[in-house]
Amino acid sequence: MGATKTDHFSDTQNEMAILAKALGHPARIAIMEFLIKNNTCICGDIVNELPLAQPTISQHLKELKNAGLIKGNIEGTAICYCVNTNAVKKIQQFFSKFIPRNFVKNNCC
Amino acid sequence: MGATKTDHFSDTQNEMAILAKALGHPARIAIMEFLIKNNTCICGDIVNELPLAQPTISQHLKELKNAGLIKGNIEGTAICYCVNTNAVKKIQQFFSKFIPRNFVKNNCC
DNA sequence: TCTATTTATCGTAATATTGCAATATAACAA
DNA sequence: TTGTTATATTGCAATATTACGATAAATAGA
Repeated sequence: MGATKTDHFSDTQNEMAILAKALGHPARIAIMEFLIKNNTCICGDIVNELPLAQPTISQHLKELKNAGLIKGNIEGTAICYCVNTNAVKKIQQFFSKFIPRNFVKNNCC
Repeated sequence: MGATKTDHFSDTQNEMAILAKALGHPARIAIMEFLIKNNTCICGDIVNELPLAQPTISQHLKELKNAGLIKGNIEGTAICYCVNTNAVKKIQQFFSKFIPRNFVKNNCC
């Protein structure tokens, strides 16, 4: 117990849950916003921007990378992290279709 | 330590993180999909649909409700849970604007 | 080589999540 | 009132997350 029962759900459900979970922390939302805004992206910049210690941010970056939301490239001393636009598109598409156009609000709520 | 430092982030960042976190579990994605599909919605139906015990689903419903993604109404013996379309719209809007139209992929990744 | 600089990893404490059995609560029906 | 049904709550064990100090690793420059 304590571990998510991923094997009982569909691939899409699991995939979206992984992406949503990765974005389920304000720091990681902030990191994504920062990476998108300042199209270039080195970890140090983010450390100066956010109220968290460097190891904590490094950990958040790792989680975003594991979820596939960002990609990283070694650039000499620094690492260049970039947004994976495909993953963001997946989220956009999923939620744009989440509630069908012909959906009618139920009278019970 | 161990608690999220919400007070250092913007309202929008925290709000989106709460919504994303609530959707960061395949069971809760499945519950939302079920509620949308079968516009009517009683907890028991979901228990039959998902591979989880009744208390576990009750707990997931509570979390979705806390995040504002669903609303609940007492209906005699049963409870009627419905999707909060406004919350879903917030997610849709947030992610539709997440990457600006003029965004150019960086050459470093 | 030595020394900054930058990012990652380790170790650890505090807290949160996941899942379920057992039990409680609430409403209806007989 | 008693039984039945439906959902919630409690309590607990297993696991995951969050955060950071200390330290490691890797590169660049003197």
